Amino acid sequence: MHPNTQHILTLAHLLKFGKGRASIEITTTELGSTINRSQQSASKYLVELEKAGLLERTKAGQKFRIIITDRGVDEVLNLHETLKSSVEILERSGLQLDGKLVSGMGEGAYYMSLDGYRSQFNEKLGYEPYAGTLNLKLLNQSSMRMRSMMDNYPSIFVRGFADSSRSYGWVKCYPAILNDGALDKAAVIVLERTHYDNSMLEVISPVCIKDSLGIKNGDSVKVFVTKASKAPQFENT
Amino acid sequence: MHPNTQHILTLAHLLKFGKGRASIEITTTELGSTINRSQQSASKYLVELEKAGLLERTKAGQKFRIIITDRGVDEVLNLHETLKSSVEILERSGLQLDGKLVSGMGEGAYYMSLDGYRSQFNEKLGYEPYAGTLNLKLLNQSSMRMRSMMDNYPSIFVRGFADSSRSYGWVKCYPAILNDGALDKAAVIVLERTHYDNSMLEVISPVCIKDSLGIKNGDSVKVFVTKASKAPQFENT
DNA sequence: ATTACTAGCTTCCGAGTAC
DNA sequence: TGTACTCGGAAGCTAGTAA
Repeated sequence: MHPNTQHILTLAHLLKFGKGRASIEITTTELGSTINRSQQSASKYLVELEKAGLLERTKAGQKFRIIITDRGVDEVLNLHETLKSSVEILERSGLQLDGKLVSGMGEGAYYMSLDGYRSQFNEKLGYEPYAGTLNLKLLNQSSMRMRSMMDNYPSIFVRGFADSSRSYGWVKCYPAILNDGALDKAAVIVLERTHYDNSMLEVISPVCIKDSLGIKNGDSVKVFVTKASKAPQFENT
Repeated sequence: MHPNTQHILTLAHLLKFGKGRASIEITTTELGSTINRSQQSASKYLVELEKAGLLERTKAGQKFRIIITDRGVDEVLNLHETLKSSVEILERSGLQLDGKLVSGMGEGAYYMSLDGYRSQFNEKLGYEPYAGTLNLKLLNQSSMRMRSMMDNYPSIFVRGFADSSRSYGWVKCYPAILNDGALDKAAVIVLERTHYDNSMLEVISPVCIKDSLGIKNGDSVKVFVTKASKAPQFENT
């Protein structure tokens, strides 16, 4: 009997449930509901996984204590690798996000006007942003996931700075085109000092985006984040 | 008809095959062999995926041209997320590698003796390495995968430096224990200037590891890489 | 050459139930 | 409570083959 993808996925769920590969305690009923199957099917899976040498079980009273073997771990890593490479291909071809125009706080405009930022924008993006940012509310789950993927995406890094009264955080810029090329000089910005909200997106451009695209509050905007051509400013560790 | 895991995996393979979500050209025979199914099953999958709205097809002569929809992409990302969180749990509990002692080149000993490195080891690891490194040949696929995972693992970063004649690259250190705690003060090191070989591992320790463990060439050694307590030296971008 | 239908066999699934 | 067997129906797979 050969384990199939469902079996490996079950192993993955077991890992998550037991927070590791050792001493997982779970009833077949619980397992069944986490993998969306009946108690009977869960039981069968465990028997088959054990036969295939992907996990070991020892009786602990009425229940079982499960340990996932090296080979079991390997199967999970294998499956993950397959999906990872697919996701990397998606990332490589750019991220697409759909958002709805909402009225901004007006903060953005103030920050963008500071000399400490303006000079860096000029140098690194090749333009000075229009004094005002576009605020988008992301429309679907896919867009929010793309937003999360941006964190591990190459960006153009604008350093923070300080004046006599206070300091200002960094800004990461992700070059983007809007509405299928209707506006091709724009950038999604992520500010260090913004409370984390995965459902919002802030966009800058050398022109007034609203006027340029002819849009008003509530209209939807398509954002395509392209791969930043500049190398990252810092190394990973 | 509800798509199951095999369907989503098929989408993942399509993404990889077409190097993106757009304009994938693949015959059902090719698809069948990449997903280890018959031509007929591959055909059925495509029909079902189209019905489920996860991809679209347009006739291009005799073949089809496939485009994966937003919903299709989302399903792949979803499945990836599940496995990613499992793999992260594995990482969190430490990486275990099995290797066989092989005779080193003797290079390691020379580098470790350089003052530019020694002072940093002292400061960051809390000890000076013994003048000689342990070279291990990894024994199985699982270990090599763990080796790959180390690249995204927190490390203690030892900067490179230059003297009058040449420059020396950085060294990443991953605290580790050997043979289930028989030696608990050790570190796997990864050198910037080593040609990339995923099947080898280099280990340092304040004592002579060979003597301390009582091992000789060909003996196997178990390495458990623990989570580095120090924060990374640089930020990501 | 393609895709995809049908037939028939095999696996999977869950309700009932034994232990 | 637990686990896991049997068994009937549903779904999956492939060879053959039509288009």
